[in-house]
Amino acid sequence: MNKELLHTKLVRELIAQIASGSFADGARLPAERKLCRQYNLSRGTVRQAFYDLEKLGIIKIKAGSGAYVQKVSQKKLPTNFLPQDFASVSFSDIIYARKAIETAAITLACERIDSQQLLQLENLIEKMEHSKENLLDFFKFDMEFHQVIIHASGNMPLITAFGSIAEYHKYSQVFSSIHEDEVDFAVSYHKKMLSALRDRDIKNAAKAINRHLEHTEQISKITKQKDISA
Amino acid sequence: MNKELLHTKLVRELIAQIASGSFADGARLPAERKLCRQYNLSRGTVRQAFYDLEKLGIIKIKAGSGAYVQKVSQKKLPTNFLPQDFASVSFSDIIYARKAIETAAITLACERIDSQQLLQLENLIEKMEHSKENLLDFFKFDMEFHQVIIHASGNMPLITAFGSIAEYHKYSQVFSSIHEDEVDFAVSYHKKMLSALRDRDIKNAAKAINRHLEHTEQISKITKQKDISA
DNA sequence: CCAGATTGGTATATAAATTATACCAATTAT
DNA sequence: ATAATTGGTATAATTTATATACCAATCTGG
Repeated sequence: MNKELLHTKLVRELIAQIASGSFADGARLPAERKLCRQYNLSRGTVRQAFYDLEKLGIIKIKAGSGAYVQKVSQKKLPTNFLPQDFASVSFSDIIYARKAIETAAITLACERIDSQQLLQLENLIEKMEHSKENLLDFFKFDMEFHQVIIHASGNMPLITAFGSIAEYHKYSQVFSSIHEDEVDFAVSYHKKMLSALRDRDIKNAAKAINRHLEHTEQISKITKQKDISA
Repeated sequence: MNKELLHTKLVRELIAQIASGSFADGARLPAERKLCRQYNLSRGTVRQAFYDLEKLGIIKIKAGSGAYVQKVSQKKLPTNFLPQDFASVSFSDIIYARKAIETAAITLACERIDSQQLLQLENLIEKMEHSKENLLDFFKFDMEFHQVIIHASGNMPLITAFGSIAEYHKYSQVFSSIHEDEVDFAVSYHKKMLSALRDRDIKNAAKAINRHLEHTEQISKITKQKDISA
């Protein structure tokens, strides 16, 4: 039984946030003292996490100024900072699992989603449309959209299951470049999901989320081929 | 960010094992020193876990002899020893999520399962047939069966997702009595799953696992009605 | 440009959790 | 009956994490 060191947890959390677009390359992380309040940790622990992140080459600390994100993508991270068995996980595996869980979730969400959550989805689509140039933001809003749907299902085991998969998904972003082509298609799929949820139309909601995920997988394959041929 | 105390982790682990049938009422838990080796913990930590379990009324410690399992079912456990948000989880929620994940998993398993895993399933069915009188054992073999299928899918995110749900499932056993009626039906469903996996027959494999889970849910509803009317 | 606020760097005392040993008394096994 | 095993107890050392305090570099607003 391994002790989960707090600063290691924080390292993982921050890597996930960086990978999922909360902080772009060159951006400054929140100040140490701010993270202390945010995560209820002492400063020593936060500093230990920062030290690890700098050793990993993920941030560069400047005294008196702050901690700045370096390029994270394509870095090889030690396994103890990665989700379990991350090496053996392909992007297709993640999409396959997401399809299973999210289809089940959106089916329930069609019956249970409330007007406030529908509004959230609407706002997120708007934000996505305004983030076509900032793909990191776009990705972040996309994930939030899916999180809202999962939570609207009201099914705790599904929520937990999705959480564990989202962990893999976030980290996979660290290793794959962002795909510009995805944006317009993705927005249209999300609009379809939203209107299907409004209409309580299970079939179309499921269809939309599956197509969206399949499209995401296709794009990633194309991107990888580019990487290989380059 | 909360520190996960090691002895609390062990308490959870042991409750899950008891609930999922590894130790029956009256059975003796492994000796403290044995658990130390098994989980790589110091004796002080194991003893702390034992102390918590005794306070919870789950075990009774006899000096010089051992720790003996008391009746666990229907006990109300403090939330810090339960999976996250366990209170808001119904058995139906768990079954719904399991259907989503296990259907996806058995579909992959039909293509990927190897002869050794098929043999494991065969042996587990045999064990189930010999455990009709010992429902705790039966439940344990049932879960092992499903674990083999999930692992045969070779999809790590699905494996992880199932793990998080299994946690809920194990604990739900603590609160519901075991259902004798389930046994014969369950065996037949598992046989159908095995033969479908052998034939690489995705449709029938999926059908069998869904019917099995639906049946499990039905039984639990009946059991609860009995509880209410009693 | 300057003054005050903010930021990372450093040191230290403290508390909590965990490990590692050792020995005892009760129970169990041979 | 004797040896092995088991839980009970005590203690010292180590590892983690918290809580403060103060410094120097940097940033910010007037």
